[in-house]
Amino acid sequence: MTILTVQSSYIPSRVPVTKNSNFDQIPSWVSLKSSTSSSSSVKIEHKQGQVENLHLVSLSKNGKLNEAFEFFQEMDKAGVSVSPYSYQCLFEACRNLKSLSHGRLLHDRMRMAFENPSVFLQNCVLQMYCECGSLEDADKLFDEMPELNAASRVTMITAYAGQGFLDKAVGLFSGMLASGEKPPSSMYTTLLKSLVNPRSLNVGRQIHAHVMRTGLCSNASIEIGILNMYVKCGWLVGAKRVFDQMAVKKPVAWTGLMVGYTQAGRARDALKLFVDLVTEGVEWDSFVFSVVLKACASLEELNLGQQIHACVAKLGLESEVSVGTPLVDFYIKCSSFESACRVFQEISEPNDVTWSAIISGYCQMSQFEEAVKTFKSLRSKNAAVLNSFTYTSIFQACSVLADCNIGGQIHADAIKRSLIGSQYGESALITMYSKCGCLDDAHEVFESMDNPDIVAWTAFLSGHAYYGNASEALRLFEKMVSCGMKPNSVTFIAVLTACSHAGLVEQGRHYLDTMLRKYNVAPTIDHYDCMIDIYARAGLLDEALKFMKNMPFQPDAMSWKCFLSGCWTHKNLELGKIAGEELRQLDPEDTAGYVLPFNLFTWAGKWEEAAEMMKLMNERMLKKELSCSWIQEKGKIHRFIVGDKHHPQTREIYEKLKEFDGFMEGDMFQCSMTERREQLLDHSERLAIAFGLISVNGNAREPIKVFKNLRACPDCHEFAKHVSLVTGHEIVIRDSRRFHHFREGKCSCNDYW
DNA sequence: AGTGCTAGGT
Repeated sequence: MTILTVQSSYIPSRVPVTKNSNFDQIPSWVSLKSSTSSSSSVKIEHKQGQVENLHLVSLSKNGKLNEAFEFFQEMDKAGVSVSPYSYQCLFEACRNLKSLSHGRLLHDRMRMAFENPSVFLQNCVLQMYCECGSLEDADKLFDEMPELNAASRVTMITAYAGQGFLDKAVGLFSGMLASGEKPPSSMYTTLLKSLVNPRSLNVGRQIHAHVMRTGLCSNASIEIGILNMYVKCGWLVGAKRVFDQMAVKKPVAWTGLMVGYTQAGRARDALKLFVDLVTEGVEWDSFVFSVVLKACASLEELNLGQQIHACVAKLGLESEVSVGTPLVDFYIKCSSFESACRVFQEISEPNDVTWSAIISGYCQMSQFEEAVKTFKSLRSKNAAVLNSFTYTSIFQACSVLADCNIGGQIHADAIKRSLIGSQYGESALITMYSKCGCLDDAHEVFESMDNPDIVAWTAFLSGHAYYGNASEALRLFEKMVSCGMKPNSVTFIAVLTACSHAGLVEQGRHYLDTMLRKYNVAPTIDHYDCMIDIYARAGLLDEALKFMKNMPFQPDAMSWKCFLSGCWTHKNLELGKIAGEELRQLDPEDTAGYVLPFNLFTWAGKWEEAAEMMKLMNERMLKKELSCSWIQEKGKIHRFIVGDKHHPQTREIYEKLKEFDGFMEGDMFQCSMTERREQLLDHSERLAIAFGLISVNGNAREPIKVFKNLRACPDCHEFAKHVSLVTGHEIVIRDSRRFHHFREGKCSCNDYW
């Protein structure tokens, strides 16, 4: 009957072996390799082609492109022709799998097979090219096609608009109108959806005008399309006008405009609109809830949000993920983490957005370890709810925890799962590696970016700033500018920080003075504070004071804190006293206002005044932060405080420290206080360094990386230099402000910090 | 049609 036979020699090679049910599996025994005579095949050609084509269609629909192509070839060899419908399905498969190479091959075959393919089939090819991202191919075909219909134009216009080639899209569109062809209404909505930024406003208004002329504005979806277009193009006045003129205001219209206000930072206006919506008795839907809650969140309007929560509860929508998730986020933004957790419990099926809100909530609460813990447990139980947002938050958590061990693993995991958010995720990675002391890795991430945005540049620049690589940071800044990037306020903070860490007073002043004129970024008090810091660190205290008096802002707590810091570094008691008073007045909670004057008084031997500072602190229930250092070994973190004897290897650690006894003698020589002399020997950073020396076990290639919560103490800084010299080990200490990289008795900070 | 994320000093 048929030439189709089961052949044992035909072993399916590309059918994947899966453990799951194989209900979608395609039988691979359909073969054209036949031992029967070819004469018989001619007789039943018609019937035979049907079956083969059916198989080809089935393979295409299941996305088995390689097998389909193999089968295609066999059909070819057997002289069985491929039907137009098969071509259509094959093109669809190429489109879905984004396989341009297969698509091109197929297109060539199609040209050979049919002299005059139908417009319909040509449109399939066109669509395939567009969706595979090759507008060039699509363009070429479009020009070659002898006959075009509305669908061909719609395809091209959609593709042009989608890729941002507005001129071309609009050109085709007007050509379509000019030729008298009536575009389908979906054409309008498609085109409107592609207008997503202020640059497209002009085109959008033209379309709007055209819609008005042709009376299409009565079409509800076009009308809402215009409203949303104005929102995206940032013209809220226009959006409001469209809204006001609507005969029937559906919830979509309300939410559209409310989203516009919220995104523009006009949450109050969004809430006003919401009140109107309530008074007009418009029915709410889950979208209304999410926008209102977002507006409440940005204003931290706990009260109103709680009322909305009550409505949600009344309507029994708490378990609904689309309502519960914005509610969770609202409570998190209002710092009511407990309420957020309660709401979260009620959601019956939390999705990835819900989880990302929870994890970013932990980060906002500075519960970074909890964030990582939650991430890990999700990762093992239900990895499907992890998305690029969550990974971005986790990178942030790892950067704060300075844990590049787990951070690196999660980075690798994110690569495997393609879940590194472009720009956001990458910038977070740059910061993570920079703050973990892996500038090389940060560099690699930066280099790998297609289009580093200003955030990425700033993150990388800050990375260099932490290391005291001022020249590299400034070089990067200039390079960034020459690449056409526009620096912003944060960028200048990074630039000024770089100058500060390297003592580049003149340079710092130069950037502060030119940022407005040359880069059109208005300096804020934060920038002035950076400059005070630069002066104060450099010991130019009089300059700093003069600068503070003349700057266009009232000095804030930070201004005085920077100044006070410099007073301590450069041992100026008189100015330090003044600065301390100012700081205590502006921010009585800041311990620096007591601790630094205390240090100064003790240094000057003014014990009574020093005691007074301690008394003040105690009265105000303030506690000096305990100094603590930590180091990672084989993924485990070892923490130390002053004089710590809790570590299981305590004995070895102190033995190790004894090896540097000679150095300590010299150390004591520099010390003025008996009490401090005793403490110096077991400062937390020394314990960590000693532990590091024990655990690296002679492997000098990896630097010993120690992290500290406060600023490095000068004596320990000397100690680290000494250790790096005698042992040949590189030592990195990241204190609360920056990195110190010790090599052969020298520190990267050049003793300036 | 909506909700979730990135760069900063002391």
